Amino acid sequence: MPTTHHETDAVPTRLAQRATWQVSRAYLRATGLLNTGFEAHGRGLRGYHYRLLAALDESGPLSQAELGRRTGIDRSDVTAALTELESRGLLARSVDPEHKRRNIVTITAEGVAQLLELDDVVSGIQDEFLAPLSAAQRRQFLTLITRLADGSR
Amino acid sequence: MPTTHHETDAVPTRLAQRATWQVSRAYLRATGLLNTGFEAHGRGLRGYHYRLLAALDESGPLSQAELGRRTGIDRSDVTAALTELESRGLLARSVDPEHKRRNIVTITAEGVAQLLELDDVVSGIQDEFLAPLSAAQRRQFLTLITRLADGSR
DNA sequence: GATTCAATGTTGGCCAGACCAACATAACAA
DNA sequence: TTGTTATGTTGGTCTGGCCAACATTGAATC
Repeated sequence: MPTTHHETDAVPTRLAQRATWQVSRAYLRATGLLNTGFEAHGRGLRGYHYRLLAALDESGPLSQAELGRRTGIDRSDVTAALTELESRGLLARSVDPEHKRRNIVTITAEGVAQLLELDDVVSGIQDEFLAPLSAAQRRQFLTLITRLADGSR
Repeated sequence: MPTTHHETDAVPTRLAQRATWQVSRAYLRATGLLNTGFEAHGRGLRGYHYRLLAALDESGPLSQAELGRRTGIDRSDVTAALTELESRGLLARSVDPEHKRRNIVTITAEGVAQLLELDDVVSGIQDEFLAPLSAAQRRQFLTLITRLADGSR
């Protein structure tokens, strides 16, 4: 709504036709929705935290490095996000006895509960984000965008 | 022996199925390609600069505020980017005589030449980005992603 | 066994891109 | 006139991703 009326024809066609331009706008809209959603119902947690909790819930205890690999988060950012989550009691870190340089990260019951809450938020945001598309189009889109994200050639 | 499963199943399905997650990954890949492309052949210019030059070339002289609206760039960022472009002689700013608070921005011949160079770079990147898709799929994708970017409901 | 090599967690920084708040000025509306 | 809106500018903030360096540890190589 912060847009003006006859802006649609004002966007340079050179940009409007570029897939990367539209992807970046879509990304912007998606993160905007996610940010406001997390802000309203996320108790101050953000994308990073959700990803980490989801990985832990699905795969069981993992090392920090493994967590980073699975969620696409850099090791250094994993450290910071985990510290935040740990301070909230949503997960626990313990040294791997057979691998003393490694931390084993385990999600707690509170963490699971929090994750389920966030799941609802994120699901709702998917619906909002995909609202312009029909169910068939959504499936189509997910297939295409995944291939593009992978970059598999 | 560190479990040598195939790591393809390592990404949490909770994330893999979310459109916003794949959009964000695709955006990451796109900006990565754009960054390396601009770094190699962009003479230090970036996305902001390309957008502004493209808008000027297509629409003729514009005010800074109009430029911002058409390219989706905030007024303050427009100012900074224009200063950079002006210092390179790619455009000129002049005060609108009938509207002294307004600057009229005009692209120069050098600006057009530079834009054409960048056009090639950006076009090449589109091909690279869209490589995983067939021609028909690319058209399909552009339609869908544009609708999602617009958020028109 | 000793010596390289790779992996891990942590700290501290950087960057792009998008935003926002405030301000002075100018144009316009009432 | 006064009040409101638009413009350009400055100077920030925030998020997400990234990188470099370091100490430590396990593994590999000789």
